[in-house]
Amino acid sequence: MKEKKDRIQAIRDIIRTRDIGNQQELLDILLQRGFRLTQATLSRDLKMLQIVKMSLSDGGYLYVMPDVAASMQSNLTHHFVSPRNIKGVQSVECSTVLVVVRTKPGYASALASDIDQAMIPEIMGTIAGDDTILVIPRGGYNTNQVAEALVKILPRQK
Amino acid sequence: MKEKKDRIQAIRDIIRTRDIGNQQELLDILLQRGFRLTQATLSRDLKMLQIVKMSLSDGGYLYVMPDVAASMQSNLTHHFVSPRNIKGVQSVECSTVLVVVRTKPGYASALASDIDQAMIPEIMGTIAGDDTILVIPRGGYNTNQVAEALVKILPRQK
DNA sequence: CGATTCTTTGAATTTTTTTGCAGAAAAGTT
DNA sequence: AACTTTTCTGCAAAAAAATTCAAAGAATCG
Repeated sequence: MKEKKDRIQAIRDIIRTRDIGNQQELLDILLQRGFRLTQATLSRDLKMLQIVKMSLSDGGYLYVMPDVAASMQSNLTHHFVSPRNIKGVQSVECSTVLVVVRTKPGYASALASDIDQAMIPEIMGTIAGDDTILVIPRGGYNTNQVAEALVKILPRQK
Repeated sequence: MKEKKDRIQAIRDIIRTRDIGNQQELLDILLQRGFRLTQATLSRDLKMLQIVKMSLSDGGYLYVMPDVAASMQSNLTHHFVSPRNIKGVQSVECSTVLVVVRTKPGYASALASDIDQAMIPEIMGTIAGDDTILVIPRGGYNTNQVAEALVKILPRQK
């Protein structure tokens, strides 16, 4: 069923590139682009895509992907966490869902091991390369909480 | 007005700790706890709190904070990017939050190194195994943008 | 205090979204 | 092909959520 796949893709595109405040608006655009569907189907599509309706500060509403919603959420969230003077650590950076720790070459796996040993509740696990550690937050914690916890336990430079 | 502040806090708590599928459910709990309000007010409160209604895989809906929505976003949606004829690369695939590059055995770490060297703004970092590279998008960029940037800089097969 | 302004709220809608159901279309089987 | 099963969709109704409007409650200011 090609029609549906195309439609789903189109919905993604439209949601990403335009401000959609309710399903009717989106429906109109889709109809205009030649898709044939009703609002009922659209509701089901949006549900399947896990698109959410978020309130805007200006009073309106906006349909967005969850990760966009999170990034729009009152942006108090800093992206870089000061690594202070932690041995081997170059930087700690948070994306929406993951924390990336950059280390000096060769340090990553040792540090990752330290992190794992610490059994931090916020951290589900780590994956280490040569100079990069990927830290996966445990469900319920956001990347900033993880970064805070991380910075606390990492060995300091003396 | 203290009443409102308390209520807002209570809503936060309830949303965090229980599964709320619609406003009536939440309203009932609030009434039970002694708050006096109607659905109209609740709608306004939820709007102000930027709480979103998200679809669950089991068919139901759930009111959650945006960051929780993002962390719940299922990664079933894999968009495949044609790797053209890039040396050693078997495939480049995007999930919602990560890009996975599959390579011929042994190529991964060299390629990951190339990627890191390129200092692509869209890319926060990479982690390489033997035949797989995990690419983490920097905040603000989506996986498709990363994949596009990647394909551009990767060495082509001659 | 009294007048004025701003905020909050409920009742009653209106608007928007979801869903039960049945039929149509596609995919899978024999 | 003929039959079965699964997926998809529209229609209409139900359910859920947002908003209009009027009024009650605070806050501000002279």
